[in-house]
Amino acid sequence: MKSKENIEQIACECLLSRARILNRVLTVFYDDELRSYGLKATQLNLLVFVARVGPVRRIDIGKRLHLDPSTLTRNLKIMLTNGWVEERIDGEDGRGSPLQVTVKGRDLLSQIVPSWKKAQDRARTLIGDEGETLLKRLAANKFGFPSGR
Amino acid sequence: MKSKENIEQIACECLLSRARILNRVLTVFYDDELRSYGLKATQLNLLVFVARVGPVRRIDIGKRLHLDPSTLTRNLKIMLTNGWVEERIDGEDGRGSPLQVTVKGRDLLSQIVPSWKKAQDRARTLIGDEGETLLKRLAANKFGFPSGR
DNA sequence: GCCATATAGTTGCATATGCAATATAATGCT
DNA sequence: AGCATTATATTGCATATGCAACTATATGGC
Repeated sequence: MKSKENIEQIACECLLSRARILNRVLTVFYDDELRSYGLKATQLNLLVFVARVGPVRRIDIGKRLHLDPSTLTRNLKIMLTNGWVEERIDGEDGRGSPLQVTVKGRDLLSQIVPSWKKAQDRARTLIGDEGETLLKRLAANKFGFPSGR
Repeated sequence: MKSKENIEQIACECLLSRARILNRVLTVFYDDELRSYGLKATQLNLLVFVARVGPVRRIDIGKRLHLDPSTLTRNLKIMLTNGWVEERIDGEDGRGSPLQVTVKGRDLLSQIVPSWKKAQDRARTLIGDEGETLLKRLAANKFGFPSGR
């Protein structure tokens, strides 16, 4: 049957299904470690980004992290409520103020470092040196991530 | 400042943030192609799996695809409503019937093949031969995916 | 200064995801 | 058979994600 062949091909080839599983598996590693601090892995990544390049507008975060503006509105609302980030008031553009990390947010980042390292180690073990190298190179070349060395 | 160093380290090293972006970017490729058929990339992966190994219980889908049972309950509900999968009635276990693909679901799979291929090409171009090889090997070795050759 | 257009952000809607608690059914032990 | 334990599935709650439509502001041309 043609049908069976198609299914086999997608099952054996589809890159997205593999990327999505990898994503889910890795997310569990980081979420497990971060749970006691009350932040999710997604929020950590956002917090790190804002802390590093802020003050930064939602639109620019979205461009770099490939996130929809509406997603950012909602994700950042939680982080604003938690006091990890704040809006910079002196914005000249009335269409929204840039975000920056708060002292509380920066403190939290300092605290979670050991937990992040544990999760990072689990991730590294799973994907191997080769996987790590490739993922970093991909992110650096295609997504404008810092290369780290 | 110690704080700045921590932030730099996470930004430059974190594997999860990179995996998540890759996931988002790839998902757009497939969603764009599949939109006109009314199914999301996630649903395609699930449909392919059920078509290939069904009849299969939710719990076993979850183990293979690393999805929470509750996620599957909900995702499959949509696909049941759309008539792409159905519950096998003769189940001996009263705690839920195994899922299997319907004729409608199989037809849909046949139709979307060209679209899937376009998305797959975009994905392959983005991650390169090396990326493809690695992702497939990882999925085969760690997640029990078919190796495809 | 005024209007058309472009840009930034938000809201409504829908799906995706996981944890904790719960419901329900199967299984094992006695 | 009766009960404790285990296994499967679902529901409540919360976050994550993107599209389409909308709001509000900024900008450029006149």
